[in-house]
Amino acid sequence: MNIFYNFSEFVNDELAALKLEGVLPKNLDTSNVSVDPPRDTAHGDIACNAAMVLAKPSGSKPRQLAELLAERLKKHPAVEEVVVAGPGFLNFRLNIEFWHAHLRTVILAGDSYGNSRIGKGEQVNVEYISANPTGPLHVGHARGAVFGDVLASLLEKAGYLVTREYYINDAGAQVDELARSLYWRYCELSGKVVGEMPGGLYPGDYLISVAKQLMDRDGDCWNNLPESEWLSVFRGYAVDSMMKKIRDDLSNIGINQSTFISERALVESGMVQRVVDILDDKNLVYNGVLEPPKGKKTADWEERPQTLFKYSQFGDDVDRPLKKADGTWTYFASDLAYHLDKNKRGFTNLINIWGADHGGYVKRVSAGIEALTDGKANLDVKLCQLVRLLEDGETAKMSKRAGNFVTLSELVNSVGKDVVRFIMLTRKNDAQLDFDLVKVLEQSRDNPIFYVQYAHARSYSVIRMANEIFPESDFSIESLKSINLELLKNKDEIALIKIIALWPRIIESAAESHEPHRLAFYLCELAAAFHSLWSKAKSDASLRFVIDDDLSLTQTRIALVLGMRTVVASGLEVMGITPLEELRA
RNA sequence: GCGCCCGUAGCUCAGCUGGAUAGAGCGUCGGCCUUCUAAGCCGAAUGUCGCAGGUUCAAAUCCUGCCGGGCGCACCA
Repeated sequence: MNIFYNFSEFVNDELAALKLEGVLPKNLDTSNVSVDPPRDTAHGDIACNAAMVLAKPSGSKPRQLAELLAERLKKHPAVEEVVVAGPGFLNFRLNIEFWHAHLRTVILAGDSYGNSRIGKGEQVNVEYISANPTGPLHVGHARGAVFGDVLASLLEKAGYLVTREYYINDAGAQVDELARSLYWRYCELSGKVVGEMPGGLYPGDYLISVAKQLMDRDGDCWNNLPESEWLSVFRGYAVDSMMKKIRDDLSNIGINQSTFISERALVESGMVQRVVDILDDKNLVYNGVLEPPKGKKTADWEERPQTLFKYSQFGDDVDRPLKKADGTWTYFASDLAYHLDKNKRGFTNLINIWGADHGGYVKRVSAGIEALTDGKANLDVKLCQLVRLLEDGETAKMSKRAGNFVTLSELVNSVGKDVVRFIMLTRKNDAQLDFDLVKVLEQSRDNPIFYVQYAHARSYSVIRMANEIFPESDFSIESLKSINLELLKNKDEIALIKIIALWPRIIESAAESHEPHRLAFYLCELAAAFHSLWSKAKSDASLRFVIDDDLSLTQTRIALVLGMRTVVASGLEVMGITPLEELRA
């Protein structure tokens, strides 16, 4: 359904024919030939660079070759004209029948319009959020959460088989601190401790209710026992409780990952040891002493021999430790095990969503994966920049009861899941994002989620209107599938079809580049074209969608409205947002 | 000191993996409501794409070097 792909095939067929005829060299490389929408719509509907790319290797001049190609390409039944422009562009203008036919395919396809097969059913593992289970999710997690989830849906629409995964960091020192924090709350309940929680522990009051539940279950039997007795019990209980809370919060924003992998389980299964053995076999592990880190004051630095990974063989100047001073594995070591585990589960396409503060870690993990899989697995790490919470332009001061951060659930309760999901994609992942709690709820042009939803709702209002004017008639999707579209002649109407026709290409390019924000930008563009068309009828009543005394014209135009709505709904669906049929309360 | 990301209109940002005269929103200025919801639309002005080289038919886009901003840099995750 990607029309540019169809024309690309056509161009390539013609080039192949010219080779057979001896007009072009038999071994001419045509892989650089592209068929794209031109930047400026005045240049036509489709632009092809073939003449410019092929002129030199085929020993001809660009414009000359372009003229030759133009003659051949004119014969396509959908092509109105082909003109040679600029340095040798081939600009195609497609005939109106083509656009009518395309609109019909949109209406016939419905939700499936834009589905692509570029993924060829390949498996992709998208790992996102993976927040430490030491507390509730906060705003900082929201962006990566939405980004990963929409990217996953996008890849599914593009024909990939996607697994949505969460890695639970339940093995390090942090979860031990969590266990001690819970134990402190537990002792607090029994009156054994009072006052401020000691430093280093997690002070948020979210552990109080967890302690109560544990007290209800076990009574006070853990009091006065040494840490070695209770630590693993409290740790397990705390992690389970936090993960349940995290999953509930995610569910409230429409995220339901299918796979949760425990770091502790990986370590206990011996996977980490096996990974280090594999690296050792490849002669990439040794025992050595690192230089002190530069650029940062490290008062507690001490020289000590460590088990190191020869990261320097993969382009950096420093090797990285696999074991901590206390003999346990570093995060890096278990992370390598985790990624090898992904690979062993059959994934070669790996995507990780991380916060930008982990940027320095990307190359290390990529290098590890390369070493472990002999370059057979590919990892793409997408870094999400910070979100700045604002309240009408000022730094937000929402409640911070759960610690010193705004939680995800507070954010979702405040503005709603759909708003959070859309706004998080209104910037490219590596650009900082301002999230204004007031402005995202405004009903104005400035607010993209509103603007897009308004286009969707407006399509319903048009059809309601049509039903009032023509009570005897049927404006259902079924009846419009076979409607005659020839009455769509207006330039702006055809322009809207052309924007609708970009959708499959947007899906494919966004999926291939792992950039879901393109959906949000495209939907704004589509909405703008629709609102513009609507508003033109203000000054020219003949452009209205509903024409009082012309049923067939009304039906035709409503088919166009339906095509627009189909794509908006489809886009919002990929973004995990419920399209609204009415905006009025 | 090293690595990664960013630098595009007054502001906030896109720019379709190398295409044509670099776009959008906000803001500014000028139009448009007896409304298929003006919750909006139309038009105008605004640029050394950080700087300097290089690659080629073609560079905001790729390469190199600077300048400026952010993040990270044993053992935490």
